[in-house]
Amino acid sequence: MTLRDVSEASGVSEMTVSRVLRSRGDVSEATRQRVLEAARSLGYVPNKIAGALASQRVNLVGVIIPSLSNMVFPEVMTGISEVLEDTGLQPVVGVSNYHHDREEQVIYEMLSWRPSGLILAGVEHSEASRAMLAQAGVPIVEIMDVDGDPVDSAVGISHRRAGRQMAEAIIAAGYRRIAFLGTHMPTQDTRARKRLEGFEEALAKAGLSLVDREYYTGGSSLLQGRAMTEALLKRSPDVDFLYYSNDMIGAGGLLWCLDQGLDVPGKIGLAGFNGMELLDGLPRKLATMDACRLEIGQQSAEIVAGKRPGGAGAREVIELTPTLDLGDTIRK
Amino acid sequence: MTLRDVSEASGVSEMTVSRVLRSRGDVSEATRQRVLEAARSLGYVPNKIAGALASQRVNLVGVIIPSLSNMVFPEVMTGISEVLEDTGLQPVVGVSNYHHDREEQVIYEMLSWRPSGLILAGVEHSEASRAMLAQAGVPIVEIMDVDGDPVDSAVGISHRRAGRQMAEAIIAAGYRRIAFLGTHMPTQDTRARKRLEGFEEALAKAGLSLVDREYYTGGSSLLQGRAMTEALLKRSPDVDFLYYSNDMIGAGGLLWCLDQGLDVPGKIGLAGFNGMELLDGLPRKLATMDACRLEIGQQSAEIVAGKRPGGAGAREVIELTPTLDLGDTIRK
DNA sequence: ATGAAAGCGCTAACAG
DNA sequence: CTGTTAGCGCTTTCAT
Repeated sequence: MTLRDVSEASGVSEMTVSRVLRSRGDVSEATRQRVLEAARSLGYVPNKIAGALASQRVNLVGVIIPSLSNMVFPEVMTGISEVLEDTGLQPVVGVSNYHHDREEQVIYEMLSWRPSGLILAGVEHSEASRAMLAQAGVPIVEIMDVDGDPVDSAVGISHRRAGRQMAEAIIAAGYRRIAFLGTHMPTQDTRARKRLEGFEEALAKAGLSLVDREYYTGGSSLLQGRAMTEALLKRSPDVDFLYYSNDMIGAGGLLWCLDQGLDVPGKIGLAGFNGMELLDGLPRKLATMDACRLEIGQQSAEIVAGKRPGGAGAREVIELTPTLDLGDTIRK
Repeated sequence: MTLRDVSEASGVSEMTVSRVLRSRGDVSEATRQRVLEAARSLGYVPNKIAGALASQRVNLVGVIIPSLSNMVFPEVMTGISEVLEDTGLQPVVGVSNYHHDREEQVIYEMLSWRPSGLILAGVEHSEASRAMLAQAGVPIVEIMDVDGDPVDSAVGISHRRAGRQMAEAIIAAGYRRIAFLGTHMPTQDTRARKRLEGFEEALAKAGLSLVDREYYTGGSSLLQGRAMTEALLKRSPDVDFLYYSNDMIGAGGLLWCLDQGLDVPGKIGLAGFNGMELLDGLPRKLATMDACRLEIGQQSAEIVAGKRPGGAGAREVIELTPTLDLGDTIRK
């Protein structure tokens, strides 16, 4: 089923059919109807591959994220879709599973479809990836994180600063024996690592250091959070604050503490990261810091779509400011 | 940057370059290296648009789901990716937001890229969608639900049967004054509706009917579940069982009941749907029914990839059997 | 307002 | 093992 079939069925040249189907140029209403009717009755679906090859234009924007199960990314996607909606551009999702090698493959795969732009999480990529991105000739937007050296544009928060800020709030609230619980992903989950770095930096400035730490691998879950918290508190019962690398394990830890009848936030405080509204209905609200996910999605899409003040192709690095929420788990 | 550039840089014909880059046919190791080197140093990324047009082959599989934030779908995606991994096929995600109109657009958009197959949630689609799917000439797999009339293949569970089975378990446990709490999506969330239909059918068979019901619109969350539960129990304090259309609002309801000090599952029982392991660390385990999400993803991908016994293009309808888990919220 | 010709960058099919 | 020749189905550009 090709344009030619529609052309024959409607008795008009392929060119005119093409014009009707793309609503380009002047076509008399009569032929327009005739063509539309023919296309509809044949069930014609245009071949974008041929169209893209001929026009050298592809209405796709690649979006590369580490994981779909992280909850963080769906919200970013929402922001992206929202903005792309009325630009004629379509997002296409790729998943890297937190692996730079995998990410490199996905970037290669995506660029081979010659998209109109690429949005990808993080500013750390393999050498080869950076080279491809730099060569791509389309807008590249690195999102989530601005602590680094973006290839082109970037929209995100400073995770180092976020970690620092949380540490300052915790210290200000009077906690002193602070422990960390989080992902064990030395290179992959760089953003969690940067938060921890900023956190420890601020502790050091106050003459403190982490009293204990507990790492895990694999997905985050309430159960994981409970288990880690139990392990850590058994080992270091005198800890007075638990800083988690994300809200999910933080919430698990919170539930465990409440089960144990611990005095939260009096004797022990807790904090996570992300501002996952999903967890809002729990018995207590976990202290957290929102990562501006929706806004990151929106602004990155605007850059790709050339909707920003500077116009298309203008390089931009946008640092957003996360909001700290003390919830019910840090003394006020 | 085209094949031609690599051809010139390496002094070999375009055809040979093409062969090297696709590892097709015999090429001497010497030229192979020369070509690879040239391609690498130029930073050449093949143009799949041209390749696909020439070869009439596209290694993409469209996956159309209602929402990314539903938690249910990431797990399906995991199953799909897992299986497609070593087939050379790549999933491409599209989101319909539970709207048939939007779904129709996404189907059209996807088919216009001539993918190797399509996997989509549900068996209810617009007339135009069904027509396009029927015409597509590639494997189409409708997933999640088998209560209906699939266009081609299907993999899922019977939601009607699932609802029935849950009702039977609840009745068997001795609950009699049963209420329903769930999404108000008359046409869109058909699967929730079918579960409710099956549920009421089984109640009727036992001479019972729903004592009350509470609907909501918008996303599912713990907070939503709490609010609905409070509203319903204020209105009908004598209810002894709460059947929720999904685990998220069910968990919210459970937390509310526990806060109120209600005797769960003695005086009042609760059940949800989905088997969301995410919620596993809550104080009590909600009764639920797992929807075989991972397996649905895997099997649908196998069909698209032509990996099933019947070989490629064989139509199949696979009904999986969900597992009932009474958790801690149905008396035993 | 409509049509004809010439590719877009690659690969299938065949020759050597 | 390597090269040549034709397209793939559409859009661009230029006529008419």
